[in-house]
Amino acid sequence: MKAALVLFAERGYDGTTVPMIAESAKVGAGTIYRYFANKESLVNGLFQHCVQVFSDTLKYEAIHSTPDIREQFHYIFQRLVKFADNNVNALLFIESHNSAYYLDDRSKQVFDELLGTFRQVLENGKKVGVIKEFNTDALIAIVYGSFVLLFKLIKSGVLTETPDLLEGVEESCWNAIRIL
Amino acid sequence: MKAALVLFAERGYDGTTVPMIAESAKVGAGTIYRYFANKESLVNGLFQHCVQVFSDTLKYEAIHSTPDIREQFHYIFQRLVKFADNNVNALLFIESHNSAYYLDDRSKQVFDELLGTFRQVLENGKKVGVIKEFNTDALIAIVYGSFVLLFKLIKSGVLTETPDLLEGVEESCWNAIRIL
Amino acid sequence: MKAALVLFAERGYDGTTVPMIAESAKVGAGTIYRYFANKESLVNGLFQHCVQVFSDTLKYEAIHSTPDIREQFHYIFQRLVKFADNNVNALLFIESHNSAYYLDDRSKQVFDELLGTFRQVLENGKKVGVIKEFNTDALIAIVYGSFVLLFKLIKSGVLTETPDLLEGVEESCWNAIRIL
Amino acid sequence: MKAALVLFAERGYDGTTVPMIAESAKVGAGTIYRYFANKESLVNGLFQHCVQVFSDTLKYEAIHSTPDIREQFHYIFQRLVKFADNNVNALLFIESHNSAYYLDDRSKQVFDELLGTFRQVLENGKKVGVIKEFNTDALIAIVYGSFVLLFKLIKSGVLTETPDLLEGVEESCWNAIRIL
DNA sequence: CATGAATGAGCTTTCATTCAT
DNA sequence: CATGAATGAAAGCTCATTCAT
Repeated sequence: MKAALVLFAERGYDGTTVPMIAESAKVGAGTIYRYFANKESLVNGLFQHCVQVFSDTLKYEAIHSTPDIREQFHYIFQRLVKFADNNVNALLFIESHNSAYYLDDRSKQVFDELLGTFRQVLENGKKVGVIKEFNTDALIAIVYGSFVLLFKLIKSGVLTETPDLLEGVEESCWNAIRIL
Repeated sequence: MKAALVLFAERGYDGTTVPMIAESAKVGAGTIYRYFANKESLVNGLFQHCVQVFSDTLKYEAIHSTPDIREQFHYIFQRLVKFADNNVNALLFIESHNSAYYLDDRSKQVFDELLGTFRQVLENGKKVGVIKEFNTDALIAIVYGSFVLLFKLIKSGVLTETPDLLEGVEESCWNAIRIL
Repeated sequence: MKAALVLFAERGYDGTTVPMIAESAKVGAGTIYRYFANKESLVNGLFQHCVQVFSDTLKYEAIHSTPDIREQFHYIFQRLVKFADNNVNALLFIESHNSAYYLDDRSKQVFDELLGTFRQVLENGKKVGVIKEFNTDALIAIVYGSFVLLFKLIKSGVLTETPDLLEGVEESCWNAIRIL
Repeated sequence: MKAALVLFAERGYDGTTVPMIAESAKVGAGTIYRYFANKESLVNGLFQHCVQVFSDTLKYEAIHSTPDIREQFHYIFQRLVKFADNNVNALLFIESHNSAYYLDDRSKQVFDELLGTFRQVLENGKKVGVIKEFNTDALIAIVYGSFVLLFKLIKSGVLTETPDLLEGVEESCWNAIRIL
């Protein structure tokens, strides 16, 4: 799955062949079929796993350790960064595959749940009157879209990940969605 | 090329077959090869064309009709929206294919020039002291990342494009990059 | 037909495309189909034409102007050389295509007639007691096989055609088939 | 390779399709590509193999067991016959493909080495004063050309291979190149 | 009468998948 | 349980042939 993730993230599902994955994983091509019914099962399994890890990373109790929404946002952003740091490929794989024709219902559902988590955080912020009253999905687009492209650029070497960079982006995202 | 664009945007390069394109374009599969040496030539030609149209759309003289940077940002955002409205598929195609393994040097160069245009606008804003001093590519990530995901969600039906929505996102993006 | 001959001789029937012939002949591909029903008609027509020219070249009355069989052989060899000189490609085309799967009955018949001419000359020689009593087709293999390979080597540049060379080969061929 | 040899010998390279070879070899078409990168690799590999077998067949120590050049010629001719008997298709395949556009450098080189062996034998005969002083390649054309056409006719059924036939052709070839 | 754009059958080649080892 | 050789369906691509111009 690790090998598949890297390849899917870099070359896409259809651009990755099973023998490629096998070679990269240093197993025989047939071995893959002992764990997954077919290539589609593999992407779906992998997708669901990645989304799960993403969800788990976000579910950080400490978020609620403070009543300050800005600080909560900081915690969440920190978790996003943590996930991206440890799983850039997973992040990009999820982003580039989340509406693919080969995803099954379970994958779509799991992804929707992840979106739900995002939405919840923002809606809560709105309720408390710190985040501006605006279409939640649009707010997600702003924060998550920025975040994904940021790490795409970091991965490709255009940008270098530094505390200053991350802090700056976090501040920008916050300014984008907060009430001014 | 229109047929190829839609399919590439929706299924990716490797997920799109030449017969699919041919059928969608209502021509014989062989006909495609009278205009493109091979499938790779087709994506590259298409990519370059889309980037060109994008560049052209951005080159809007009116931008400089006002000294007000906020208003300039508005014009630019408006142009982005115009391009997205007329060419959603082109926008998403560019975003999902811009670092693909099958792009040739010309494609990469053309895309870099587009990035250059983006950078220029932001750097200018910084010079005038309205946009915050921050890594230009990071600022691009924020605005362009937001913008792309916004239209991805609009295209998928999650969001509905309305003047209010666009205005809100524009305001958010502006708040993200301006000096507060 | 000239263009087709060169290409067929050099690349074979299946290795030559109709557009290749058209380009080499500086006509449109469609034009060829105004003169030949299809590619197969073209090879067959060409083959028959070449064999005809070959036959005509051999039918040299002067052959019978002398009762001396060695001299007659000289005349025939001279005619072979004449044909090869003026139509190397035709010679090689005939040799490499004479038992091809796409030749029609007429082509086979015409080629058999050419063989008949060869046989007649040799049988006559045997009757007069100058050429050795041996399977006629074997004698043809010896003289014609030598001759064809000779010109193949000349065409490819391995050998250079000179009066001495031709005289020597003629003498050798004569020694091969005459009664010693 | 056996299946390919027969088909290439009978229909030529371009007239033979990979599925034809696969069917004849009773394997799947894809299987061929596990052993050869492509069709061109296949012809080249086959060509080199055939030439190798031919070379090996000629390298018969017994040749030097007698100082008599006529007897040596007999041995060589015998080896040619042996090769032709066991590999008619290889003989004809080599002859009809030896200057084809799809042969790579290695193939050309290997074939040149075979020619070198032929040349050596004849040059040696000249040195000893038994074979006539004449362009070596022309002598090859005579003997080898005769030989190839002989077996082409045998294969096609025009001639029947008998000891008498072979003996007669050998004698004729000898007479063609010896000093009279 | 000449043309060459268009076509689709069929070629070369790839690759997800199977299965004997 | 792991493997990778074998497979054939389907991909990318070519080219003989047609036909509107």
